[in-house]
Amino acid sequence: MLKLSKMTDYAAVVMARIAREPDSAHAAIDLAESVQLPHPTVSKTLKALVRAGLLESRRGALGGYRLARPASQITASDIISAIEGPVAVTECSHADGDCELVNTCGVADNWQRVSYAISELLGSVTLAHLASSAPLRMPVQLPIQAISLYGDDEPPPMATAADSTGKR
Amino acid sequence: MLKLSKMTDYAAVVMARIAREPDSAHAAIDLAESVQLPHPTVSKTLKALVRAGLLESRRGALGGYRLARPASQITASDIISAIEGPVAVTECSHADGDCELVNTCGVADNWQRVSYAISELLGSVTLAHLASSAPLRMPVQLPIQAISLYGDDEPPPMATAADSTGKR
DNA sequence: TGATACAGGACTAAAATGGTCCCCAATTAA
DNA sequence: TTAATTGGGGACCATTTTAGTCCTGTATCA
Ligand code: FES
Ligand code: FES
Repeated sequence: MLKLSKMTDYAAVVMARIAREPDSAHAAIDLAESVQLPHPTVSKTLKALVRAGLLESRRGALGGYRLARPASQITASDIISAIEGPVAVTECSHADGDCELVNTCGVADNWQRVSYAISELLGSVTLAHLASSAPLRMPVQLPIQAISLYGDDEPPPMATAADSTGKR
Repeated sequence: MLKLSKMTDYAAVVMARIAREPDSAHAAIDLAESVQLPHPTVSKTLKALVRAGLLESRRGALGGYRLARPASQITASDIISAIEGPVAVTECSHADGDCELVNTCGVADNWQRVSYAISELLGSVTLAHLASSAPLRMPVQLPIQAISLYGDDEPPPMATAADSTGKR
């Protein structure tokens, strides 16, 4: 399902909550209640967000959490990364040469591009967008032309069999 | 990491293998070898792909798997869906009203749009693209302008240093 | 000083994932 | 007809991930 974990989901929800009232500090327990989730869980999520630098925290009475920077400068990608690590669609997309199939699959390159495109897409959605109650307006153009792919009318490139003769 | 499961990864690799030689049937065991993966696992993956209608199979001697339709008509989204179910970023993106937080989070709507955008993106990448040894060419424009995201009063994502607005 | 509220991490239970195996059904060749 | 080949469908298990709880410590402020 290509879906993000619940924790990430929570993170988004909580961040949005905070973003809607950015000028006051929010205690974990208050957030938990307003979001209808167990306190410990929310707390855990908040800690992760602090560690990722998306939130600032303050202890003690009057303490709580607040955004580390304006909601318009926090992206969906940031939030996701904070909880589940960098956005990458496949293992090999890591580009860290971990995958041992690199030689046999030949899909890595293109997957990586797709991954990048998604990453860009997520990077173009800000917390301000997410938090806004109004649905995101359209249309818009994403900074994706820089990515890859090609026109839809163009015939498929296909490496063809000629390519399979020599295994790289 | 927003990543797909290994099985999906395998699926893509195997599909690409088949796509490169679309005119002959490929036995599971041969594919397994050429891809350097355990036979049972590959076999399992193939079965799933058949069930999803992306491959056709034939039993008996001379049997094997082949594409159910041209590689240019099979999308990354198809492959992912075949293995992990429909592409959806969050639970609530399902739009099936399962999530109980709908009332408290208010993020659902916009997440859903993001989800849709990703889905479109993946739908625009075909197996032919993936299988091609040459990196996808650029530039291209994805059919994403139709999607959504922000309007005109909102500052373009991070591009500007104008932290300002934040929220209206 | 004492109440508040975050920090960090250990820990558990439950679920998803990856992977194997076995037996059956279909197809073809001898 | 029979034998060999090849996929179909599941059951099954081991391992890892995930979600969630809890406890102990530390900073802040009235
Ligand atoms: S599966 Fe890792 S490089 Fe292709
Ligand atoms: S978390 Fe499900 S609707 Fe927002």
